[in-house]
Amino acid sequence: MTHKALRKEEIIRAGIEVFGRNGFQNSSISEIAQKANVAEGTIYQYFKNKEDLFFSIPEERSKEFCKQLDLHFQGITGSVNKIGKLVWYYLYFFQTNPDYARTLMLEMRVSKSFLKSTTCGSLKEFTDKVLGLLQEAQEEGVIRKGADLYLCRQLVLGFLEHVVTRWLLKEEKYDLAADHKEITDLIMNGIFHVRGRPGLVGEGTSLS
Amino acid sequence: MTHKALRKEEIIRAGIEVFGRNGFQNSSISEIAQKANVAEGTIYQYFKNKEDLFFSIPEERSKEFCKQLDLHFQGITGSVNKIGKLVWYYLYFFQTNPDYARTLMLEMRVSKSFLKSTTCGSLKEFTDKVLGLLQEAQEEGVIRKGADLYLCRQLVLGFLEHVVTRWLLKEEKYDLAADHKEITDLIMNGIFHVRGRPGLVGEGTSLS
Amino acid sequence: MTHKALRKEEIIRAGIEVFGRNGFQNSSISEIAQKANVAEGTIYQYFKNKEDLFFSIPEERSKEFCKQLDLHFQGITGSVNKIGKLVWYYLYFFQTNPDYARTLMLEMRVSKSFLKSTTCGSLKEFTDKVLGLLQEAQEEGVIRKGADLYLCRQLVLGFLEHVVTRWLLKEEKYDLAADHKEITDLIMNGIFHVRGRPGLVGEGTSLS
Amino acid sequence: MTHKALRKEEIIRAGIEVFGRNGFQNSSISEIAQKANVAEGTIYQYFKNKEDLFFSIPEERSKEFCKQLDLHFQGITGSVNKIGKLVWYYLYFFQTNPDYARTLMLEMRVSKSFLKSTTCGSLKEFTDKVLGLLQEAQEEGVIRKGADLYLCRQLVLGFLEHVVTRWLLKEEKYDLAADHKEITDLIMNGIFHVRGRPGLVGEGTSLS
DNA sequence: AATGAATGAGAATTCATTCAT
DNA sequence: AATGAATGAATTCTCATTCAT
Repeated sequence: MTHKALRKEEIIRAGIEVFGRNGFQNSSISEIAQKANVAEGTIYQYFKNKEDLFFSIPEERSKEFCKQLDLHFQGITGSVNKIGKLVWYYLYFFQTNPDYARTLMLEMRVSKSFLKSTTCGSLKEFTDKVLGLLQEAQEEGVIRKGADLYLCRQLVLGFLEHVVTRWLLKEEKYDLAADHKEITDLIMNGIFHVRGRPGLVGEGTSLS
Repeated sequence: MTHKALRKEEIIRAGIEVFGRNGFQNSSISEIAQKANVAEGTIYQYFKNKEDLFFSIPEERSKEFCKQLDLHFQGITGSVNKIGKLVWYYLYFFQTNPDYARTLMLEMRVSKSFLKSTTCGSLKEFTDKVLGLLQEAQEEGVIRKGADLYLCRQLVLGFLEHVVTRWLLKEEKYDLAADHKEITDLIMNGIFHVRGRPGLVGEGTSLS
Repeated sequence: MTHKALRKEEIIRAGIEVFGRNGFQNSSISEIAQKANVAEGTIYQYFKNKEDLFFSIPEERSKEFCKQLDLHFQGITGSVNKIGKLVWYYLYFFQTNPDYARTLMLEMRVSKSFLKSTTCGSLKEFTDKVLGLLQEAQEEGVIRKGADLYLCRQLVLGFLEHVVTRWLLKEEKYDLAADHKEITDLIMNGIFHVRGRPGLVGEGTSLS
Repeated sequence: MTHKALRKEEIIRAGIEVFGRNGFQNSSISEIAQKANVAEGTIYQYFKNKEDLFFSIPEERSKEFCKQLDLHFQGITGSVNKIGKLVWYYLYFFQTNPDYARTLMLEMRVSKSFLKSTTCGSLKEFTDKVLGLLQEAQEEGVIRKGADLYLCRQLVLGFLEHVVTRWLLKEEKYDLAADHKEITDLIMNGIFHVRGRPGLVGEGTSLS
């Protein structure tokens, strides 16, 4: 069992590398097998088919992501601080896992069949965590009562995914996590930074 | 020339439909040719290859998008109102062009080769417009001096793209534009709606 | 059209040869393509898949068989004589078309999927002809009223198919048509040749 | 040894089932191993390879067939009656062993490599028995002197095999043994039932 | 004797692109 | 300009068989 599990991980590792570099369509099982030091047929002992291997990738990584994120949350109090931490770790994680980042951001995130796959559920742990954080913030009074937390989450995730995606498309040439503070600030306060006009904040911009 | 232009448009229209339904990889030139009522070989008279046809799609549509957006801006003053309009029209446009939405959001937006293609530039008109709008807002004092407008734009586009993408992946079952006001509100003010504590807004959340 | 039809026939001819030598499973499209002097892909312009090509084989040959059989029937009167002719031509035809014989006798004849295929119907012309001949014989009084003509046909076809099949399995080493007279005799009179005991014939052996 | 023999029988039983349902090519060792409750590798302790297992199937069954047939012959005198019995038991046996029937009739019977296999000999006991029966009939005067008994046997076996094969291809929907009397009658007397014209019987139809 | 993980050869099929007509 | 027949490269997946344990 340990042996089988190791083999499986080895294949997934090879998959992350190859899929991350060439994308799903342009990756061949034969190349992955080579990287994993197994015969092509062996891959089919561990995975039903190419897609099954592809979709197995996030399972392991997203678990690891959540585990590490929890560790980083240790000792931090206040939802605002946690959100800041989340932003930083999110960017840091994908910066240090660029192969996985490419697979997740450029392929799975926009794939209908991935959404239908059971493996997609492994990402839910993370998005659930984000929602929980926003609820916590709401309970703390940081987010106003009545705000649609699902939309808030879309803001957070959409922004972060976009930042990571741009970085990937720009050949990962700059420091992805550099702007984490400003990003957090924008998430919290929006683009509308008008000081000294409290009446407008959260009210005056309603476009009704 | 009119004849050629018409033919080309006809092929692009067929391309939007087929690519939008099946994606780039699962679409065949033969099917597109059939939909366009031309022979397969004819397509190669108008486009260098399959990718060229694919990347030609946004050109026309994004021009149309910008033109219509400008019309909708007519008579509106104030960058805040314009941003609200932008959000609404963005959602409305993709709701009414789902085939194009799928192609742009689920494929081109995450494609490195699209980024490199000249055709990608046709989208720049729109992102430039957004940046211009944000500059206008900054000049109006709506956005604080010193804010990174590029990051602001990433917030806006990332949020909007995410909202559209979710809608596409969820089989386009609900009204995409329904939440446009709340989305605009979140863009402007962020998730951090603390009232009556003006000092904190835009300052207190800095996570330094 | 003439060109396409010629190509198709050429491919079928190659198919008869290759399938006949190696059987369906052990024949490869690549070998057939080579024999037909076309690229592998070309075969898929004329046939949906390997099975489609395989099942297309009898169509042409069985038509030819029936046509020739009709010619051989010309000028012959009396169903008994025609049955004799049928037996001879059946054996003669398969002796001179051994590739086709192998395909038909050793593969198609015992294939459920062939039975379901539309192409199987092309053989029906022949079996219908046999049934018609038996009806003619019945009307002439040669076959007794009340005999089950379908069973009679099974006797005829089963016997003939068996004789051809044995010949094929024995490497086609002897003259297949040599025994045609005796075979016809057995079909007509059965194995029960008791002379001078008319009472027994057709009656005494009934096992009721 | 008893243990080994049991194991072997168990594997053969699984083989009959799986081969009978899917045919040789579409059956996998893995499925047979599963049905037999052994590991894949174990099969290779008892059989040289897949084909060896396949060809081992008739050995057991045909022995059983002959044994039972002998029992059914007990107390019956007269070759005519025995032939009737043979026909009935043949049909009855395959009706009650459809998996084996499919394997034998649709695959082995038309396989050159089976003919070459040593296992094919196990069927010879039966065909020898049929020949013996025909000799007995000839000695009794039931079959005329000079008749080619090998050809007679081909009539008998070809007819019976054809009847069983049709039944298999027609999804085994009707009672296979129902027509056994009429079949025997046709075997004995042929299709040529002319009564009261003794001179013609066995003579007049000779097509010389 | 039994296992079952690993192997790797082998083949059908698709489809973008070309080019002679 | 338009056609569409021909091409052929490229890749997934299956599965009988082996062999170390």
